[in-house]
Amino acid sequence: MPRVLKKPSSTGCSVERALSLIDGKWKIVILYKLLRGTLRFNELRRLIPGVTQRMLTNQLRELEADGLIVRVVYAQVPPRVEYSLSARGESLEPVLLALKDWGDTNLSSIEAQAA
Amino acid sequence: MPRVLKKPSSTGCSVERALSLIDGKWKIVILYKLLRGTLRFNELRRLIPGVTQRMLTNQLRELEADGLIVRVVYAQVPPRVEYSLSARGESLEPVLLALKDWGDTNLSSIEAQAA
DNA sequence: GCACATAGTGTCTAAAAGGATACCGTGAAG
DNA sequence: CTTCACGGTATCCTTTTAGACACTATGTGC
Repeated sequence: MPRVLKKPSSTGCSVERALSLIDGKWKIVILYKLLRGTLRFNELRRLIPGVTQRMLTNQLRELEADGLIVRVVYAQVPPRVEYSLSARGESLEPVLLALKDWGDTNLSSIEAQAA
Repeated sequence: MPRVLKKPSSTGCSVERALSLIDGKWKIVILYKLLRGTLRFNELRRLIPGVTQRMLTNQLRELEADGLIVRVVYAQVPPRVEYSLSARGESLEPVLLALKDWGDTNLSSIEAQAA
């Protein structure tokens, strides 16, 4: 997406502002994958084909800054970093599931039409 | 958002592909406003402060191309163009409402935290 | 001594998104 | 005669996004 200026806050309706938090090519997918539980950095990378290391890092940092996910670093070698949904992230579950349901039932016909 | 190349189709999961259809700074807001019924171009413009004429036109065209909204032109002067949700657009209602609910209950605390 | 795995960071660049501004035709109103 | 409303277009320019690629540290295994 476009991307909304960081925290314009007072502008727009709640839908618009909610969007700014999950805006980014990979954020929703990341949140969706984390619905099923904690994942490590490279596990996420493997689950989301196409994402680059840099983008994954960026998106995870933004999600963390917005309080939607939790990042836990274990002081080990090799490093171990685990990502999981925060309570707030989990509260997005209805949105994520609604989106997936919609995709599952509508995408095939839409893509067929576009072809 | 970034914006996904037009119809890469076979890539990514259903969530990811569903996202590409509602990607764009204003699309979800437009769909949300149309949930309540048909609106004319300038009505939408007034309901969505901050959108420019060009962007509104672009987003409406893309939504139409993806079969989510219907555009009806009346041959009158001054012109009258009405936009409404297609059946497919209406099927997004659960997603839109889930997003709004989430925003209403979570945005204030998130924005307070960010401040 | 070499490569490997983890979880990154840095830089550079291309492409896309989106904003600003000006302009268009028509008919009715003043 | 001028202006207004409507629903756009056209052009230009800036910002944002995100992809490629190289590089890092550390400890372990071969």
